[in-house]
Amino acid sequence: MSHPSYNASTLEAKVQLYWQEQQSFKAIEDPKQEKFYCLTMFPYPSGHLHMGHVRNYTLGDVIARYQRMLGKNVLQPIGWDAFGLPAENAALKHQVAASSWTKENTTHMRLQFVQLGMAYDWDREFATCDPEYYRWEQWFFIQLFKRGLVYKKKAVVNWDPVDETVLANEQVIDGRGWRSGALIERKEIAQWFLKITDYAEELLSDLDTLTGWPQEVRTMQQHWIGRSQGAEIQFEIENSTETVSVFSTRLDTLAGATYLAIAAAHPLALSLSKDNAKIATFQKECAHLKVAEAQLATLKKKGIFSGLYALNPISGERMPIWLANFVIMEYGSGAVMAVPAHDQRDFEFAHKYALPIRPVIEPKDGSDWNYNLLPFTAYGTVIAPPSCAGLSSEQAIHQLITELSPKGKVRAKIHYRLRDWGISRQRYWGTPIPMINCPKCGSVPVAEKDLPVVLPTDITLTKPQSPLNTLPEFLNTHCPQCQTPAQRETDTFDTFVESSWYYARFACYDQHKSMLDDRVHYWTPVDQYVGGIEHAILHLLYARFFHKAMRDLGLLHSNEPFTRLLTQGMVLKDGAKMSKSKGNIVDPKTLLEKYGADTVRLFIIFAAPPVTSLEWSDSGVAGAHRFLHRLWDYCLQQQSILKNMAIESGPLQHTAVQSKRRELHQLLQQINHDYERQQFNTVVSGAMKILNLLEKGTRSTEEEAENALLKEGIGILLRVLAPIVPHITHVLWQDLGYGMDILKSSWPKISLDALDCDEMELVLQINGKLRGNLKVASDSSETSIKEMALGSPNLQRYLQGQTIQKVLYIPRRVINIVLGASHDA
RNA sequence: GCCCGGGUGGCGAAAUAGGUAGACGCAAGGGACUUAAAAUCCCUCGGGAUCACUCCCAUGCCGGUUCGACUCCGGCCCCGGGCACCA
Repeated sequence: MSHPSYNASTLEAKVQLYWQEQQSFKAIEDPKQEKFYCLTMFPYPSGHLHMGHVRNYTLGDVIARYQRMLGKNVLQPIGWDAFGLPAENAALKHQVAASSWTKENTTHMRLQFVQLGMAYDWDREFATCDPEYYRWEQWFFIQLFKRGLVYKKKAVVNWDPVDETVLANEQVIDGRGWRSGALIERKEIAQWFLKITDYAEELLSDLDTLTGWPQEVRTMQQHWIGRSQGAEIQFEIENSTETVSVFSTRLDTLAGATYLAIAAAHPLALSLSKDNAKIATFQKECAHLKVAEAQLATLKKKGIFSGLYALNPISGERMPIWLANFVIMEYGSGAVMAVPAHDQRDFEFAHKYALPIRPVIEPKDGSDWNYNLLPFTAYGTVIAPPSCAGLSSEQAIHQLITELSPKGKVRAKIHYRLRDWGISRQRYWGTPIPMINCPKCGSVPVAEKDLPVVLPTDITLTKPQSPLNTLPEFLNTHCPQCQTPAQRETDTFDTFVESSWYYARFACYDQHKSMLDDRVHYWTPVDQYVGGIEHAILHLLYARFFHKAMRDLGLLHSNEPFTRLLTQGMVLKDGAKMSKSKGNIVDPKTLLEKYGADTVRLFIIFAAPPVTSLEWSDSGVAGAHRFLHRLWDYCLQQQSILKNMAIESGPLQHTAVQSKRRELHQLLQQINHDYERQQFNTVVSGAMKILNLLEKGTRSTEEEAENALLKEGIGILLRVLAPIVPHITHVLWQDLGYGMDILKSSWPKISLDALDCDEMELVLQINGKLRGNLKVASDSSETSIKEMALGSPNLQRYLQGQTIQKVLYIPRRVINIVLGASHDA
């Protein structure tokens, strides 16, 4: 009767060694087998795993292991998103090289992944800071450059005048640099951009094909791309040859435009500051705004008259041009036409500065509208200009385009909110942009034979600036076109560039002659991508863009990188995100030591559905551990019965055993369904219910039937739990004589015979309120069921003296008796 | 500010297609076993009324649709994610 007690740490180490020796998770291309590529967003190697990681990677691992047991050829790789700001900060703080800090972190985190029992193909591991990885990124960038998808333009950055460095948005706190405390300045510098907007239409329309993505992510991307149909309008400027270009979706309101608002940094505005101190001051104020839209949106709207007038293309009327702090150069043309009668923001601004309000649209129903009180922003009936009077807004837009485009004043245009992707970073720890600045030829790509442009790694940072600018051996080179001495680009790529194509490289990890090879056609697209909802827009949009660009270069064939997407919620403690400053961190390390990986995995899967945030609970972990103990003890108690038994059971005669087997297969059905819809928390509760069920004896006299059910039940239980708690189920599977390797077993099948039932229980309602239950034979007719319901003794006191209006029967569920309306009403 | 989510017992949650609200687990209380404790096992466990049978209330708030609403619609409150240089 005595068996070894459950000892997670020795057991798990043993199983992990087995997987390693068997190379259980090595993925090999096999065209005959259906593949399944499961990928969890690779981590930034920050030093150690936190609970968010544990949740994230456990979810991916559960899916990968489940698919493997379904018989798929599974690829689950892992790597490191190794470039980025934290390494530079650590390098500066601890006076170590960013490269060695990163390397140490990956070593530690790799070990933690192994301890968690992750089923990774470790042969494919790489870090984005490996020159062999980023050389192909540089190569790809050059291909994009050759295709005209790369260009250089000036763009604004957060400039710290004391540290003399560019700051990320998160490094600007209350308008000041986080280290220096200096008031930051908006500074324009030349930067490289990728023309993601060339793909805007496809990125938008292909969202419809991503049926395996959460609808919320698709909606967010759709709004981010923000396609709007409208018109570009040229406004002439009084006493000037220059014009101001403006985009508007509401051409029907053009006659009501009473002023123009332009960005403080608009070329027109810049020329004014020389002679006008007030304008110069206003521009200086605007120059301290952070480069973040959120700040702009919450800004108090301010403006200043430029002294210039534009001419309304319809009425010829003079419209003052104002500089406004809420208009930015980065968006559209940096200028908007203001129609205070028909736009909320224009209305508020007009009130503040006493600018005229001119209604040109009225409500369709002809009702009165007080335009001085509230703008009328809906489509309506047009009053002006005369050529459009009486038309609907929609018709007027059409009419004005026809009327004004021959004169060159207006043209129909589709505008996207999406902006081109600025990929230049004035940072050290990143992929060098493979360009050379030649005094004669300008910007020239590095010759492909000279790739990679290797980032120097033996560097100790002494100040918060990129050292690349001052490293002669990095900086000095020759122009690949004319051989003149020239200098390298010292900016590095945005780290989103690395994460935009790593999933494809995993398929071809050891290919040193090209970026990708034929294996990418086998493995991609990724069948299941797992990651945080915080990546819903930027990362996922950039990766989709790269995928399409790779396709257009013939590197792969599919249209989208990720077929199915699971976005998991955060791990919270005491209702807040775990963070050092809040002191509510739970360290996976101590938990692993105390309980083992299976317990941690079980708890984190059980505690909440994948997509919602997860509240951490120490006692919940203890409960998960208790369940594994119970499973272990129960299974080993049955060892002598099970060990020498055939798995298949004969037909069951005994009804008690039969109904228990029905419950077992109902639970299996629910578990399968929950695996498919990725609600793994209820997979765990289903498994708990199976154990509860098996533990409950039937008191049957048919020992043989009971034992057969036991064998079947435990077999099912171990396999449905295997993706979640792979170590303990591996050992029990072996010890109970089911087979050598549970990974190679097949997924349990539902027995339809077992589900058969000749009775069903219905709910009785009166006016929708629960009033009782009714057991009927499964094959009863609707009429007889209704008769039985009306005759049910429990209901008589409700039915007494009432008129029955109707009786509803919802098959297999509910009978609802609707009584007549009460007479005293 | 804008876009996208979420809100159910003391706690994490469940309710598959609009059909028994609270499965499964945690915590708590009571009991068994034990010299004792731990572990384990058994019972109770949304609120209120009632000796009880039962009944009423209850899924953030207000309103609507429906025979029936946690689920669908409208309005509001609160919390979270994103807003283009954190990753």
